[in-house]
Amino acid sequence: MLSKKTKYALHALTYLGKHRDEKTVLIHDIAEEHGISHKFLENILLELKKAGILGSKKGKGGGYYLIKDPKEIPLSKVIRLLDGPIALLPCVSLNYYEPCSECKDEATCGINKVMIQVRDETLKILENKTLEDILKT
Amino acid sequence: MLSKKTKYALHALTYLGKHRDEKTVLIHDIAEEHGISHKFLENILLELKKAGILGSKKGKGGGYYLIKDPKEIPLSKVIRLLDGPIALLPCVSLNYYEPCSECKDEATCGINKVMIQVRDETLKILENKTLEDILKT
DNA sequence: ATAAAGTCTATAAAAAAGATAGGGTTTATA
DNA sequence: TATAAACCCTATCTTTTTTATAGACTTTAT
Repeated sequence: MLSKKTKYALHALTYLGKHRDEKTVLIHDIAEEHGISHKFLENILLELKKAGILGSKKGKGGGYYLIKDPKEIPLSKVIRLLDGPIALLPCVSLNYYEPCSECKDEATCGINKVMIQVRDETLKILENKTLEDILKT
Repeated sequence: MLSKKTKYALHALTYLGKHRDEKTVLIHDIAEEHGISHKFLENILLELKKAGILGSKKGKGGGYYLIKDPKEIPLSKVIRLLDGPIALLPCVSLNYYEPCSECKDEATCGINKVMIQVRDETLKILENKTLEDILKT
């Protein structure tokens, strides 16, 4: 399951996507719309900004805005950013690889082999579903 | 990512699959083979037994054995049993449904719609990969 | 100047995961 | 029939992760 962080990020991105006609959107408005803690959401938006997905304007009249085209924001990117690996095991993660201590030899481990296949097929899905898909339904 | 419980379960099932010529296998042997806590593994095997995947024999000379054909044990079953939902959000889970508090109306929520699609495609993968796939590699 | 709004870091609280403990029950066998 | 081996069951403790909060700082419009 996705963490609340990722879930909130998706809601925020959706909100921002729906308000692209406005120059900026307040954290406060997004938080209120979904009943999310303002401060918690703040950290999330900051991460999205650092990842180059959002832009912001400081000071009075400021706020956040989408910096990318919704179809250029795949679910895989949002999930990796807030939740970490998409792979089911550390030993098959492309971005967060770590060996599994209980596995004697990765090269001959059937679990490893199958999980690589699962990872590749899962990535196909999550790289092709984007914020645009969420917005257009 | 899968929890250690699920990971250990997969290793145990693999071990049992490889030793199907023997009548029973000791928890101890599986735990030792993978450097897993005996007691922790005990709980896991018990769950697999209750789910009808393993059988056991008590008393001296007892142990565990696979009760199902490896190709009848999909990853989805093992994951659901030890980790819970496969869906990315509670509001799209088939087996563990719960509404999302921050979502005002599921019927019009784009996130919900997309996550249903992700769930269905993910299930296709996890229901078709089985213990047999792990054993044969 | 002032107030509004994002930035940043630290810490606290809650929940979940991981691990351990120990007594109970069953069964082969000497 | 006593004993040791092995699974069964439940409770509890510890650690880690997640979720949430706090507060001081910076920027900017008016």
